[in-house]
Amino acid sequence: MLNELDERIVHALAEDARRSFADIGQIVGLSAPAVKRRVDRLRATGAITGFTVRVDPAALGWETEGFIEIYCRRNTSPESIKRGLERYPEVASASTVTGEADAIVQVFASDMRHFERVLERIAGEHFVERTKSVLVLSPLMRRFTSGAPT
Amino acid sequence: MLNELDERIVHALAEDARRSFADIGQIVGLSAPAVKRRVDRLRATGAITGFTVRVDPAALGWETEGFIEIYCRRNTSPESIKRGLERYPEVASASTVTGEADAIVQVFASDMRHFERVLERIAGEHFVERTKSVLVLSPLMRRFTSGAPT
DNA sequence: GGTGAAACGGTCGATCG
DNA sequence: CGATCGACCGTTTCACC
Repeated sequence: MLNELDERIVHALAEDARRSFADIGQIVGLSAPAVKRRVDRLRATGAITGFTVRVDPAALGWETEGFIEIYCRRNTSPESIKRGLERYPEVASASTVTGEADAIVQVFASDMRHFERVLERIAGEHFVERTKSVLVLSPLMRRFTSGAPT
Repeated sequence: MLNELDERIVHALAEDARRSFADIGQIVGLSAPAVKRRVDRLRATGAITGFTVRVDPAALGWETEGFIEIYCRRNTSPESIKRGLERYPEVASASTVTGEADAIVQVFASDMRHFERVLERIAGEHFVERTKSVLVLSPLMRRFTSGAPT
């Protein structure tokens, strides 16, 4: 849990993770070393797990985005799903979920053919029974990143 | 579109956006100024849209994550969905999609009660006809962030 | 938390492969 | 294109108040 100052620091970093500590200090009203101490502490406690780049998938040639719901065979552990999906560079995020499906996977592909190929390969994984997928029409918001780099 | 060197630079930044250009150069086999020139170019062309922080929602007190599928009333534009959802700090990402639902919204809440409150408020938005939601059990992967800060 | 100083990294132009 | 060098300046980082 964080106090208000920490939240404002995280917010400043969420907007631009390469801002200098002095800049952030100006925004939140602290000196640069004070900001650094707090950021160090936030990293040590695990509230901040790292810094990453924000990319435009289209500019990178990843024009097609979609979500694939995975229905697994019995007795599939989250770890094996993770291990199975990690080999796909097209997979941006994945979570196990409640409901009918077992996992939701976010995929970026260069085009529809590429997406279809990825879908077929994932559907062919030994732990996958069937899939259901939707395509993203337009991304409306994208606020921050959570979790650890994988 | 990028060549392989650019992709490796983006990958290095995706792992740690605060790495120095010299470090990245070591990884990809270039000098620091060469890396900087390429990163500058990637930003100029819009392939890289910024840098952001990677947070642990749990450490920030956001223990409950879920996806809400939104079924809209007729004639709802993506823009009005976006405007409607922007007011929720709990919404991390949102996209319009193909399929039965009109949009998929990723939500972080402090606990189940909080999630339920957000769900009810979103379900009560004038443009929302009904919703369907799933809870995230465990996040398996989280690779990068796309799009612009909102 | 702030201050000040030293070490480090970013940035630029010039020059060469 | 990229490497390397030198120079300048901002940033990070640390010991200390």
